[in-house]
Amino acid sequence: MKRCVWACPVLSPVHQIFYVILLQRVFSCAVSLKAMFSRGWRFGWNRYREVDLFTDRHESSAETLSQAIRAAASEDPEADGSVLFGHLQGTVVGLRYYTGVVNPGEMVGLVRQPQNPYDRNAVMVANIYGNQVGHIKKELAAAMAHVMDNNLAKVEGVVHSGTRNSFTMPVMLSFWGREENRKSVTELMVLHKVLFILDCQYSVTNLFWISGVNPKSYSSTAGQALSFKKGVTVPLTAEELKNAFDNLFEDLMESKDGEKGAAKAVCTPLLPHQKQALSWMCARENKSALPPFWEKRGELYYNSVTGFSAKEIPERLRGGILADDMGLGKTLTTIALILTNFHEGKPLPVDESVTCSLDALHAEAPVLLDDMDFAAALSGSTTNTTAKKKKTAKKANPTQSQSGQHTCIWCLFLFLYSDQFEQHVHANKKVKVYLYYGTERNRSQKFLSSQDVVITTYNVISADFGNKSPLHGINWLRVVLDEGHIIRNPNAQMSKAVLQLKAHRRWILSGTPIQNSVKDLWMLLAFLRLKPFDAREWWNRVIQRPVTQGDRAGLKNLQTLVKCITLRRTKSSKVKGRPLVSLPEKSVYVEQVELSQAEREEYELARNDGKNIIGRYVAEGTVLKHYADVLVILMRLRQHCCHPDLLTKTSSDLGAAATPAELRERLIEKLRLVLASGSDEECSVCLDSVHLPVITHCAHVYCRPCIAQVISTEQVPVLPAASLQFDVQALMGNLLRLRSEDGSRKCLVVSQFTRKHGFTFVRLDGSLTQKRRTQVIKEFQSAAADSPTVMLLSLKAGGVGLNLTAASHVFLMDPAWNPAAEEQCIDRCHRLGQKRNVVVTKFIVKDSVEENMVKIQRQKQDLLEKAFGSSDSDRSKSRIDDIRALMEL
DNA sequence: ACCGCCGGGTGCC
DNA sequence: ACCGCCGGGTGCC
Repeated sequence: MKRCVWACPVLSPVHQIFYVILLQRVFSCAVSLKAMFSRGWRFGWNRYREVDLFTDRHESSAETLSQAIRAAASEDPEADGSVLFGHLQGTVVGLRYYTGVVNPGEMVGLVRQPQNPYDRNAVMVANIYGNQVGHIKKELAAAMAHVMDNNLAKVEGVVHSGTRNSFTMPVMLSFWGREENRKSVTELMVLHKVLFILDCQYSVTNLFWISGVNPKSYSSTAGQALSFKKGVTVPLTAEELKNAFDNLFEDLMESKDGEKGAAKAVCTPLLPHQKQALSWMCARENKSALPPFWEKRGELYYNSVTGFSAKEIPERLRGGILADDMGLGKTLTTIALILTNFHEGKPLPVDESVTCSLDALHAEAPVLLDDMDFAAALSGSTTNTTAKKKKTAKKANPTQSQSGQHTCIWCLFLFLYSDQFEQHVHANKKVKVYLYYGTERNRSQKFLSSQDVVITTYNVISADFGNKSPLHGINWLRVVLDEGHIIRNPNAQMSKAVLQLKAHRRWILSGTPIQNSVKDLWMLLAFLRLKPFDAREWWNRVIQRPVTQGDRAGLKNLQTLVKCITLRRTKSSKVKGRPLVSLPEKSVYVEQVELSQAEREEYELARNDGKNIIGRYVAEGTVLKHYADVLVILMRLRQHCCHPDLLTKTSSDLGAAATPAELRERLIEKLRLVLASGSDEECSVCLDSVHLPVITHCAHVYCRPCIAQVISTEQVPVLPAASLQFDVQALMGNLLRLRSEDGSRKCLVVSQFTRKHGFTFVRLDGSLTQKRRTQVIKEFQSAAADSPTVMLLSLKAGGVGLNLTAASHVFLMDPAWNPAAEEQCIDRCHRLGQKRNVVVTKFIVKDSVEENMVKIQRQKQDLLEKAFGSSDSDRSKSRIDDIRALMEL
């Protein structure tokens, strides 16, 4: 069983060159990794020389190492598609030099230390908190370094025994990676003379035998860290997984906290479910319940998922996710929270005598533990020792703590919410609300700290970040992310910026916390700082990969996690047998539009052409290869449906009245908006997030390589070369009829492409600046007689937190691929505050591509495969099927 | 580490 | 003895 001991092989020149290139690449794309190396140098292997027993571990090395782990793990975005190659038992050495402790059954992290002066192959072992435990023995490290540096596999460790040893301990390592790398990893292991238990030969018994653990004592929690699939548990079927996922955010109506009335300053009466939410939110901020998966075992706090345990109480999670359906009043509830739960469960002092009451509060405030926490948080310290806490509390200078205390930041996409403050808060209560936006925004930290509420947008946070951001210099009492799913892409600048905000309490408001897959949840947990999942590695290991691979324990953990931190009610939920809200009725009509004889002939001609071409691709199995061509055909057909004129037009929507310079300006602005809005934008050629984005004159964004290919194969101006024009007969007929029936009735006209026509209207799409948007919304919502009665709304712009209850009739001009986006649009006006019955009209050109799109939409509602990050081949398949159905092939 | 490894001291039985 | 053996010093990477 013993491994032969081999001297560390000298790297050949080829290896060295490769190595350097690799490092350069890593450095150039991930500054954080650079930081990891330099910090690692300071805190890692040399730390024992400068160890300071009085240094607070949570502030120095631990934080740095977990950051390092996070940085390293974020390099690998595809953890869930990986397969298990095999296991081996390795040795952790050097335990006596480090403070990190592990317990039996605990998972450990493995981090490469390429700059280690003693061995460039060094692999560090760290526990969940990021405290270093030791190193992997060098012979094995040599083999692992090769695997890890070339990204051939991810290596994960679990420690079963020997955790009390002073010098070394065994660790079970599992190797996970993409199937195509299995061979090289296995060969490498053989080459390094490391005993590798291949997954195919693997059986539970021999693993236990090798790791020296009695299978009976092997707890299920630890077992799941190795994700035993064979012989122990039956993985979930795709169907079960889908159902589980569907229900992940259902049934989260925790009512055990009862109801709580809002502070007097809130003038809008809360509905019962809003009182429930307020009570739940207050409890989450004030009560000191252990975070999910932690339990007290004797003197220790034990984390049942990772096996970690510690003497110190784990950090509380003050906040969570309020995931109520659209239109249930998340905003009002949050305003109520801000005013009701300031400090020690007392309301925010907002009378005319603001300063007086604040001073009074300070003078009499007893120094309780919670105050210490509070003060510590305000001064940016996250210490865990009482001694330190006291110190901080005293040190905090009065002006700073006073000004910082009742400040709260609110990241919103729209300014609408300042109106909501006016609307929901008694006029005689002076809540200081500041809109941090626009070029003349007041960037003084002192000023911002003196506000009760600061409202800003994700774009502003993102723009400020790294540029002496005053927002990042303030210790907020509370940060609330509205439409929090916007920051689901961890690579987006604004997500990174938001993560860095310092706050005592953190909330996410989102009607759709998961948009595409389990992955979306990670960013939310990272924002909430839910340990240890805020580090990508642990999230991947404990939740994401197990769940995507159908592991029952993993799913259960995910459910527990979500349940612990989320409150969600839907419009159909009931409180004490009664529906949460009674909205006016909503009815949806599909209006079929006939093409004229000539149009129909032309359309049929084009369709037959298209059908022939696509039919050939399907027969050849090259649909995806020709995806760009296929899209062109589909788009042309849709343009036929919209207006035949579109086919000959090459003009641009944005530039009709603009000079070339102005057009350019606008395009740049649009591109900037698209990029700043995170990963939302999908390139419609490759169907993936936009990579190397470019913008066309018609304001569509594609990946550069994709559009280049389309153009080179097509040679004509392609894709939606112009915007959609209304079918005048169909829409105008409706608009005129409505106006004659009831002049006060307002309409939304929703189209993917918006375009002017001779009707009094305002227009809202992605090209508007924030300020202009606010203005447009205000104009439209106004009840004044001369206010616009029609709003042109682009499908995408309609999906970001708008309140358009002034409208009660929605016209959907062209079916979208994404039914959820349509729903969201409709919900913008069918929500709390809507007084009239809502009528939705969808226009479909009879017997056309559009009609088929509607059919596919219906099917799609049942299909959640996307949500589970199904394999690329599945996705491709469903795309091909979609296209076949469209063309009736 | 109740090990392995190193290198100095040592040397019949 | 250019060995073996002994026992002390020592110890991650």
